[in-house]
Amino acid sequence: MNSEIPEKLLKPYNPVEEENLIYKKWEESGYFTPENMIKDGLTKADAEPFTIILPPPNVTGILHMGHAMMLTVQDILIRHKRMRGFRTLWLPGTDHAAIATQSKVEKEVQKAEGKSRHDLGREEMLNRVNAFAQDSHDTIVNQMKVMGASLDWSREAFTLDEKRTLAVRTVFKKMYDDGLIYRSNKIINWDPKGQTTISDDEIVYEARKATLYTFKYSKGFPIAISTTRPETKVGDVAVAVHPDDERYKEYVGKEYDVVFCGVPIHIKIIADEAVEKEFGTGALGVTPAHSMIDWEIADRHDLPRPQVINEYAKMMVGDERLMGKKVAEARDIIVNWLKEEGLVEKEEAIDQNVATAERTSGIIEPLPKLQWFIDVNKPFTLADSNINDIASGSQTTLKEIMRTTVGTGQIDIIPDYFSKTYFHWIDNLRDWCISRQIWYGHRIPVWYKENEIYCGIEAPEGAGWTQDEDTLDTWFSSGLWTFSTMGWPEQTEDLKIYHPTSVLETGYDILFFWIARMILMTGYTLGDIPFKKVYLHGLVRDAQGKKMSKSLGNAMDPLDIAAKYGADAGRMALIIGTAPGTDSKISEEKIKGQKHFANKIWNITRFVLSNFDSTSVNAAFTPDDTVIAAQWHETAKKITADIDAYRLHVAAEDIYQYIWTTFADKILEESKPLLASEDIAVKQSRQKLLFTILCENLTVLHPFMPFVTEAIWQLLGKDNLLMTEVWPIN
RNA sequence: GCGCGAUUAGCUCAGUUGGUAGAGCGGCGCUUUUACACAGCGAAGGUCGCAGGUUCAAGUCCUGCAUCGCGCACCA
Repeated sequence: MNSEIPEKLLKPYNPVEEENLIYKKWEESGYFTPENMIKDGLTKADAEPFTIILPPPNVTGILHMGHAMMLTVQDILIRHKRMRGFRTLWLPGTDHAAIATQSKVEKEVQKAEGKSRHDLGREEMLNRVNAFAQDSHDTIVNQMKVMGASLDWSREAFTLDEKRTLAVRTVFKKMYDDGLIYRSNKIINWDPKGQTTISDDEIVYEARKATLYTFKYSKGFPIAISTTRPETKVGDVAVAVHPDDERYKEYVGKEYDVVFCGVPIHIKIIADEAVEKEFGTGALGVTPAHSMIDWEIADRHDLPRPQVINEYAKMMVGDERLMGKKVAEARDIIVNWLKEEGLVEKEEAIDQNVATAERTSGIIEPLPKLQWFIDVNKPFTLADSNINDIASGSQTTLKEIMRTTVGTGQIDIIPDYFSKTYFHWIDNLRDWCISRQIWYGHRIPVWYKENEIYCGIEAPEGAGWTQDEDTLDTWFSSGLWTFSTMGWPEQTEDLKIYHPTSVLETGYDILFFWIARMILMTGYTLGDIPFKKVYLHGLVRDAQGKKMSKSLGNAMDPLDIAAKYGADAGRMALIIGTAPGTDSKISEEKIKGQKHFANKIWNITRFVLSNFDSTSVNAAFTPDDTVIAAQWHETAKKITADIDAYRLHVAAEDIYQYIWTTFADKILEESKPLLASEDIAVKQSRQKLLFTILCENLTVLHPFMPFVTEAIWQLLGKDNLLMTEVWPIN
């Protein structure tokens, strides 16, 4: 008697029909929550934990293929470990993404209603942003489910919810009390378009053509200087030359009063090592208020720092020619004036990198402002340390924590060459400016009253206190993510069991933004590492290798892919042929190929079932079949080892190859005569072999293609979920 | 300027510790044989960027070069 073939199996596999139902089934089982696995005896109570915290997607809209990549890689790791018997937690959440979200809503409001955020006011603007964030959140959660992500939704967190706010304020206060957070009036990166400061890492350099002008401030001035920004020269206080420069030695120490395009300026000639003799005339007009390097020179020489450009990138000095003009206009005006005066000596076209803001593309205007910073070099005492080479109670710095945890191998980055990039970044790291002049985000927990300052978790008692208007850089709260999600500062069970987490999986593009900040924050707050391993995936590009973007019209929506080919196909296509840390290209053709693969397994199942007799389960394997079973186990072992070593692309290809080339093309074909054999022993052995290999193939493929494998598993009449089936290799 | 990565079949890319090259897609020919045409079978297609070196043996290690891409710094 052959088994009855389920009706569904007689038709080609239809992913759309299956996937939603299967996800619901998983979700209703409760087994995304590790405690439920333990309760039902599917995971041992003392099993080793395996934890991944989901990099929280920004609530700025919808997920893209990069997110699909992240979800796929993590879900593979998670499902594999769950089946291997680990106490497996994958914790979901979303990120408020401060500037990104607010500027998105601001644009929408501006477009739809012609109103700015100031027209709406802080409260109304925040209502709008929150509503948008909620919408985004719902869309994103739905997308993650469509992708098959086996996330523990009972633990979902948001970077701006109540618990995370407590964590943020607690850390801020601790750092403030330790003197690591300070407020200072110094030069920062100002984004005139976004009307906020940004950190060094939020700057994107764009190559542009510029004109380098060489001129003297006035007729009688002894030294010519070169600049691409003549309009800033009204803020000059010095001309710096290299100490060894013979050409200018005689002038060092002298001071001059000149009137530059109507603005009186006082110039001192100074010698400083930072000046390159070879560049331009070898003399640098020092504008302390509007250039990072000049600010530092001013520090060394105790120079004044007059601000001449305001927050709107407009001139704030001069007569009617300059006052109130945009910097670009002012530049033309000054160049014309220089020419009229006959002061220009040279004009040359050069390539220049212009600093722009990542989110708004506005041109950055360095200017001095009273802001909050984290000191990355200041020594402090780390009371309790689990960090290798930093003893409890010893002095350390945030930079040292970041360097040591990776340097000692306590945190392992895959691929390892990214460690070099990481160290290089740390070496160049300056204090982190954490305050932002936007409304959406964690408000700085500092209150002022006349000359008093109060930093606390709650507002101070008494009347007359006003809270700092600014909010925190979104990466401040993201930095706490591995432990804030687990309920810190409360000493929760979750923290004891699941922290430090096992793997942090994300794109290499946020190595500095996020990974480094998590290491910094966790090291400082818990004296521990946030994760043991960092797995970096590459960027997903289109078939031509272009970055996917809405404006280019080449963006793929994971939802569309799932609707057209099935989420399984999309997942598999993202993994195969993609080495960690390397950008990959994805095309519909590639995804289509994987849809065919899902159908192939479906058809294999039809064949196996139609030739299966349940009495064969007790049959003994013939010597031939024993060999085939053993060969499969060798393959399964290799696949397991590859997953353990994070070579997911190799593992995916191997299981694909085995199922199609070995199992279907070879073993199944060779089985046809054997299944028709008169020899019952041979026939039954083969029936059992095919059924066994099919089941184990499904198990091993499940982390990669969870839906089709689970769908088939249910058709095989199994009484458990494939999701909780035990992995065939130990 | 400092650093990193890439260069393998027409296209997109794999290739863990060095042992005489692989996949997907595309193209070609044949096959409608009852698991599957979302298929099967077969053939074609590569001096693994270039030049040296180490080794019995190198796509895999070392040196140099070229081209492309990226990061950081500079950007007066």
